[in-house]
Amino acid sequence: MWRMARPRKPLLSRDRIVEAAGALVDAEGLEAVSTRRLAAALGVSGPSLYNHFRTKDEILDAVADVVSSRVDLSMFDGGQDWRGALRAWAHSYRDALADHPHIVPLLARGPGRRPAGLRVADAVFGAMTEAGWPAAQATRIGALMRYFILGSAMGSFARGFVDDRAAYDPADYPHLGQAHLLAERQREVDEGAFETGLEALLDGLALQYEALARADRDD
Amino acid sequence: MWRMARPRKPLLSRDRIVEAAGALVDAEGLEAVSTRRLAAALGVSGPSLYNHFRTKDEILDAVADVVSSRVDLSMFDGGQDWRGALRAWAHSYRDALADHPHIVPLLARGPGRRPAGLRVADAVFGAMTEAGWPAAQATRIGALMRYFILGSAMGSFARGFVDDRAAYDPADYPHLGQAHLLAERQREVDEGAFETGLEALLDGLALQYEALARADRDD
DNA sequence: CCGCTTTAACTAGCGCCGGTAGTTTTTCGG
DNA sequence: CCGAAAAACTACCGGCGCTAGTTAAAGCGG
Repeated sequence: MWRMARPRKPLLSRDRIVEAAGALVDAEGLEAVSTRRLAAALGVSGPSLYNHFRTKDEILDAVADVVSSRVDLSMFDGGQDWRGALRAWAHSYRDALADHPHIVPLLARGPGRRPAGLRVADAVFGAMTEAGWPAAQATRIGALMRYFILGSAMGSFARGFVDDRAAYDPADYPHLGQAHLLAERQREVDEGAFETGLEALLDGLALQYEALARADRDD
Repeated sequence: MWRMARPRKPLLSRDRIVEAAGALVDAEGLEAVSTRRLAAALGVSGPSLYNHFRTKDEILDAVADVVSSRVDLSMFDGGQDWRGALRAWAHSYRDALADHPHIVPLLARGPGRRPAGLRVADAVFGAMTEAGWPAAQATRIGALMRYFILGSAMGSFARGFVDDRAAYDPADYPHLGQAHLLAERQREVDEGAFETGLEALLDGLALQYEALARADRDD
């Protein structure tokens, strides 16, 4: 064995790195990803990654964008009413995030220059204006739906409680008698809250839409 | 000068550490907080912090709990209808987070054992059941409001866009022609989206509440 | 097909990180 | 009044993101 220099066939590629990083994030969480560990998983020495990405953050950004690219946008292609499209999109978005929960904090920083993230924003805005919403409201709808979806993906409500009866003394928290049970029923609680919230949002927006239509007609 | 040992008056206390950590987080962000920098700000050597907290995470948890403790809960004390109380609480919560945006990702991990976070969950759940919501729905309301508020505090929609016309090629994103303007109007956009979303949520929940009341009456 | 530039791997190492061990001196409880 | 606990310290560990500099293969213009 002698000194390793440039190999005949490249050992790494941006895609291979992003894929391995995504697997590592899914398996062990964001904090578990270090350049050395990632490089080891790829059978390579740490600094080699920097021939393909400028920083570790760029790698994680690329991982986040892959998740964004998994969000289905076909419901905005036309035909479907805005409400149904929004509902279907929200579900698709949430499902994509639920598959990779550890990456959500990164997505929450905004689309920035990540192309898939931007494509999502573009599609929602386009569909809402198409459906008759004024531009300002279309922007708000895109934003508020994102708030709700990201919030539900990141801040799992039930996961935030500890499965330990002693943690919730009824003297301190008179209404949390059953809170320790939440830990067991995470998914059920979070999905129920998501559904309830989503339908409430859509109902509320529909009221606003009708009010807008009335105002238009009365002009 | 000789060796420094235990001082006559303690240099540190949990409160002083939490206060300094909070100031550092607000001024420079979560990543800027290291035990060494925090200790330096307190005029002390790094490991001294570990006489008062077991880990750095415990310090940051305490900072997060201070923010939670700033959330006004008085609107749940009684008298106010559930909708108005929920609205006032949401505003108070969001304002508290907006004052300390860098700590939000930590809050998103849930109340855990942080007492102030638990007090919030307890108050909301109690007020909703008091107002007549069934326990399951009260839980969901607490969760979904939290989703929306945390999402809006963390994932500032407008901040996610870059103030750079060239970043949003109309060929790639046909509807994002004005997107670079969002960066300038951050606060306006985010506050508008929050208001619109909050009212939509409350309207939607009110519809559900009426349906519940009708079902009860018809029993 | 030569020769130059670029590329993609490497090793060495810098400064910082969270945290531990062990020392010293002071405070405080019995 | 003495022994234990507390609160500061110094020294250090392994790991981190990343840079510098080296080497050899790849790719390309003439």
